[in-house]
Amino acid sequence: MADPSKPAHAEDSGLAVKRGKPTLRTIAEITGLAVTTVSRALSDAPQISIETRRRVREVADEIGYSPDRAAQRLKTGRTNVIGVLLDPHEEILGYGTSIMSGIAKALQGTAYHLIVMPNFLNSTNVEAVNYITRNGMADGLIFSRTEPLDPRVRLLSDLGFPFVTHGRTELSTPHPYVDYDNFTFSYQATKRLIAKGRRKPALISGPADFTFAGHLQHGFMTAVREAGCAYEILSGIDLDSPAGAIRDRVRQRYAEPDPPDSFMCGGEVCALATITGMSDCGLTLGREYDIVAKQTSHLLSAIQPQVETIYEDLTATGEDMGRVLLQKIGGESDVSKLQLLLCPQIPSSFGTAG
Amino acid sequence: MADPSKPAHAEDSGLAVKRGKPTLRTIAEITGLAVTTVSRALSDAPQISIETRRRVREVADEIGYSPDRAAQRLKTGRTNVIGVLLDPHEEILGYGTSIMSGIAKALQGTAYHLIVMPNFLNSTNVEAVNYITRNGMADGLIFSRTEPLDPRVRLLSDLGFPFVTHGRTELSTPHPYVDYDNFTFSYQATKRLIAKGRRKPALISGPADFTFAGHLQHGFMTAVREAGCAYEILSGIDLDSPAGAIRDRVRQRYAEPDPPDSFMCGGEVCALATITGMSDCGLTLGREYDIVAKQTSHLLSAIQPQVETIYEDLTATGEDMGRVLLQKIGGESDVSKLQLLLCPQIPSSFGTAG
DNA sequence: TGCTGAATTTATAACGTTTTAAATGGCCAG
DNA sequence: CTGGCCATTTAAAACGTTATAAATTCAGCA
Repeated sequence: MADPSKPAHAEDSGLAVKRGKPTLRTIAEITGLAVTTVSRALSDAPQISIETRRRVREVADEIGYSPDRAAQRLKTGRTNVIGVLLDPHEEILGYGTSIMSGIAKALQGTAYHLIVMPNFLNSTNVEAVNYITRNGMADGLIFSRTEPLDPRVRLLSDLGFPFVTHGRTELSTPHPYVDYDNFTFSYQATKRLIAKGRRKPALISGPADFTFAGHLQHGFMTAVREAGCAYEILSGIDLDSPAGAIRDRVRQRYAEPDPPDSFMCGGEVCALATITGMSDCGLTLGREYDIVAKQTSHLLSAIQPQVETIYEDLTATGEDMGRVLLQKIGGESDVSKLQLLLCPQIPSSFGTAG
Repeated sequence: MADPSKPAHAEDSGLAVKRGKPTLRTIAEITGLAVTTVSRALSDAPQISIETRRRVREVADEIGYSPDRAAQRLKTGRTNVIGVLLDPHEEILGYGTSIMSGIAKALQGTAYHLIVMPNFLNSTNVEAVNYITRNGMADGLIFSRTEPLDPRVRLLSDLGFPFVTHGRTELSTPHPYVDYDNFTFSYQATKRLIAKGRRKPALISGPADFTFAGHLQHGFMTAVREAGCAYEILSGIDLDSPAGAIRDRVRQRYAEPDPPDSFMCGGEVCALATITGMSDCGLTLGREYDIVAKQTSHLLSAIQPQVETIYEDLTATGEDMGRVLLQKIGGESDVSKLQLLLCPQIPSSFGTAG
């Protein structure tokens, strides 16, 4: 079958398959086809006959061919890489790892790889984004800790570079996002505290910079207003504060008059720190006060079953973000299809009857 | 200065810099040099005159040139990528994120990028390693959860593929690793319990598969033997068990005769779960029993100051692993220079006098 | 037979870099 | 002025892939 008149590279053609990783040329030599044909066949181009496609695929599988990503990337300009901006703040309770697991799951079976761009290389996150886009280091970007007027979102939107955020913005140009409905979570959680008979819930919210802090606050306020009860938004700390700081602040607050009788905590660490602070003051969870918290691992409910929790599945979130980004890269232009608001799973024990 | 007699590519030479990312050719056109010369100059080859090198670097900086990684990779075969095998078990308390932050810090300023290879794509970790090496997806690999006869280490050693493990093996061929001295940690921690007057410490160890579990156990046993006191290694659970399981097991153990009076916990979650279990039995930390634990975040000591903790800095570990791997890739062949055993920082309050 | 067009395959060039080998030019000894 | 040597620069090829345009085959039909 093979044409022996071809002089080119005939040196080692006796060995059918050269030493080393098989390439398109290896397959071409085996099948007697041209490299171009093999390339086409493997990408299932309609111009190649069915029979040829089948045979090429067969040989490729047999010799364990897999395309050279560097060459593809050089030729096509596509990197087949999804970048994740990793924030140092995300170290606690596996936020980053869960999200990445999810993204990886979504990327499984595609040609895409996940690469981590820790943002502390560049002093600001915007610089990191700039660097990545200018140097064509990825085909798409995923990041979190979204701000209402997030400059990264602005930049990427302007450039038309595909991305998905974890969290929404308040920018006028819509963009792909996946977000947890923190309003509903906060609203339901606060209502739950009130349903338990508490009359002055306190909110420990996210850092003011981030969009989700506003949502938490909004849900909280809606619930307390509906009930017409007192409330407090704990100042000086937020969900990013170290546990020790939260604990101290809670203790300090109880030394002052008219303290809250319950807490809405946006995170597990926050809840644990709050409990410790209250315990320092001799107060017992479930008796003198209550807590409802959001949980992203299963730690809190195992350690402190007294805390009512609502679970946010970050791995699922990552998976959604991966899927959405792939759709975006794939050319989906209807942005509304690329915006996901995940509903909190309210436990059935949460009666909504006030 | 520029020679106008050169006809090649003169078509758009009026625009000095073509649209798009600058390449070596862009610099060549600007300086009037050949592409080869520019390439050489940028890599500081001694055969290029100092003056030329300076000028080329200057122009490169000015137009913001950065080499195309895909092209470099295709040509040289080097990927400039470090892969990290991420384990789903590592979700808790930011293990993965901390390590990655550290690695990224070590890679900062080098040509290397960090790419995450979640192992759940391939059913086993060995398959993932196989895939990565066979397809030349990285120049080096980092992974953790090392087993005494780790098959990944075997495979990579055989292939001569650069890697660093977090944790040691018991294989005869030495390999680069970074490890925490869990023996010393466990030994000192257990001695501390005994110094506090406890007479039956219990160990909650790592999963038996992993090398570090043996180290923990060895340190523990050495301390109890020296003191000649009773001891117990809690069966049925380990550091990977969910908090709820640890809590249940502890509670159950206290329903049986002759329970331990103190705990050596290898992790924060474990310590918290143990405290909850004991509390269920009406026992108070610091009064009826004591705990010493290893801490990798600062959560535990903030939440439960009664627990004496020894801190393990995972970010520093990651940084070390990154550095070691770079040395290995750089050709360092003296393996002993690539093996780091990090010493636990024993708090000064830990008197060693029994 | 010879022409047309469809179906299938192919040669060639290109992506941006590095490597190998060769060219250029200056300088000095003979 | 020839030849040789050094320092410096250069042309050409290659890495493995895909895009463009061209070639080949073959059937149908005048």
